[in-house]
Amino acid sequence: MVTKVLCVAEKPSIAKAVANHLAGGQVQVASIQGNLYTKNYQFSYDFPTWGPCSVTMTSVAGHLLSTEFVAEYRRWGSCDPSALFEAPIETYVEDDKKAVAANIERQARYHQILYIWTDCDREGEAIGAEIRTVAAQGNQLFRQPDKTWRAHFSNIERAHIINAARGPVHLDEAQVNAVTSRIELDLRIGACFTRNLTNSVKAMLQRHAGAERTQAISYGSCQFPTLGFVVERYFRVRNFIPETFWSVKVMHQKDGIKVNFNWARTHLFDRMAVVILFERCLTARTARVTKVQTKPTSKWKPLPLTTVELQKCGSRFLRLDSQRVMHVAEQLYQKGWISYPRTETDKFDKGMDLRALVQKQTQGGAWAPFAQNLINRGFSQPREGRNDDKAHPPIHPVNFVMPTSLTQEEQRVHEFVVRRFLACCSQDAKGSKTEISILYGSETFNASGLVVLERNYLDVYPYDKWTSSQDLPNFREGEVFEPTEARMHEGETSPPGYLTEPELISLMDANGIGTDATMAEHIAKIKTREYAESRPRARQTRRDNEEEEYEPDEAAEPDAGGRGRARGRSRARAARGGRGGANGRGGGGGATTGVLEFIPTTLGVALVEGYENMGFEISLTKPFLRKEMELKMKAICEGRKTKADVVQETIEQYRGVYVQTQQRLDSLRAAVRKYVFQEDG
DNA sequence: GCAAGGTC
Repeated sequence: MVTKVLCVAEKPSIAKAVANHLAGGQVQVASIQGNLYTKNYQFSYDFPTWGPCSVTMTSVAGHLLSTEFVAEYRRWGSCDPSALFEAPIETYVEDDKKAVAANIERQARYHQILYIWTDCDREGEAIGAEIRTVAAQGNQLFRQPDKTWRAHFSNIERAHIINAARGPVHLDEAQVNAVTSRIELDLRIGACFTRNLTNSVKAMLQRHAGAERTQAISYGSCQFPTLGFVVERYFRVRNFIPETFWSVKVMHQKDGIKVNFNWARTHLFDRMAVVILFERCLTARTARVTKVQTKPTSKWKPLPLTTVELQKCGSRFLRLDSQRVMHVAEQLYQKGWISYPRTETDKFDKGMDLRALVQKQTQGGAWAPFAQNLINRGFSQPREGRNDDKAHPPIHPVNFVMPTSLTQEEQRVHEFVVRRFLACCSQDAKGSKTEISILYGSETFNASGLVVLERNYLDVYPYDKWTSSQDLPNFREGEVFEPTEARMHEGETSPPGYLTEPELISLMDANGIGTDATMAEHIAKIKTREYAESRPRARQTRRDNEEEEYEPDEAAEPDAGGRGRARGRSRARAARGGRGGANGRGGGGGATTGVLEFIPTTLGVALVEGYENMGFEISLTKPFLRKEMELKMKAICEGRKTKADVVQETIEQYRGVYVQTQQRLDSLRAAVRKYVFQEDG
């Protein structure tokens, strides 16, 4: 008698792909009752471990079980919020998951082996355990430890999947425990602090505004640090004090070309020092060329596309906020045009046939000739980033679709994904860079020029800019000349801008706030909770000596006109919120760049400052607590801690914080009065 | 009416 194996994937797409690979064409598909997306695939397969088997492959759609407080604690008034630290909780199947759970429960009765094919990450491991729980409800057999197995795979290439099918392993209970700990802690802490915060502040707001605030004032380990980033930058902008600086500017005209030399010291904040150095230049009268160097340079093609990068690029180049980009990408994925859009991986698996994917893009679209050229001769293996989530490849096009059959927004996101992928498979751009240094008095000044020789990937990836500068005249080392113009320049540092969406995403990513799948939701949440607002950033013109920034082509957009305030900061400096750059004068125009910037509401500011002023050692509005949780989960995974340890010690920690927030509630109330009610003192 | 994490 053949063994019957029930395979369950984390999502329908994986079930379909795996079934097709294993079945080799001989597969029967059946719909399940009550769910449009989940299918059961039937086929035969000879697993080395179990011999010839009759296989049913199906899927869930993410987590199958939900966790909640038992009924008596669900009503807000039913208990003191702090009771939620220890209130009993239960796991159950949510209504919209019932059909999928019933399918697994029923199928379990007819099978002897449960083979889990969820993503190979922590959440996938936990989802696998949930599937096992539900299967065991249908068939007691699955309470036995050796009846449930798990496939290990990191992509859905045929050979890889077939290889995975040969080596089933056990579920990693440590990873499962790490996730169930997180779920329990997020629930208890989130619910407790949210109810308490709402009780403490809502009545105050209503008394003042007279209006009903129907919304809770929520606390969450991701949403609060997200708000914290926005507020921190807001204060840095508001508290910014401009500083005057001085510099020396040197221009020399030769062969009809004006060359601006940049002072090696950039600028100094001491006027007298600059006066002295400037006078030495004038006294010297002539400058001597100390270096003329021309060397090849290149601009690297981009890394394979991750979710975080897609969201950042969406904000910068496509004028779509992160939630919108993800929604559109999700649709493109479901229609089968692009690969799974939630991935942290920025390197392609060696075994992937990338040329075949490029080939598909030769069928049409503006990029078709470029793709054809890659096939003919230009193909180059993509660069490899350092991230691999072991669950999904970088985002890439999987099939050709005529752009005209897509909606406007889909076209923009799809075009970006295709162009990014083709850029990854191209050669770096090549150029020649000339650097000239002069010694003028005691000071060194530099000028550089770039000639782009081969555009390569740039031809398909207009989101990157790399253009030849004006040709430099010929200088020779040792040459002496009297500069055409030398003058002292006075400037002022300018404040950093408000936090933009790409910057916020970078900060969340760097600090482990949220995951690729949830970051956009956390950003949306601080908006719906009315903690922050976003608006398109006013357009600002670029400062002369601004380093290269990679901006979308804005040529088609109306110019702000005039001498708008210098953009004044490189992206990197802006992210650090460091000292601003040189500042010209004049206001920004009315036009916008489209990139969203975030400004906290008065409530958002009050919440952050109110909690900050409570003076806890570890701040609720900074990312450290979330980082700590991440470390604790890791400790569980590595067997250094148990779930019970982690849950207990974390709850004790927050219980302490809770008691203190109660004692120092005045701080929060004062902040609300100060910012929301705009009262003095 | 609460969280964050999956996913359709």
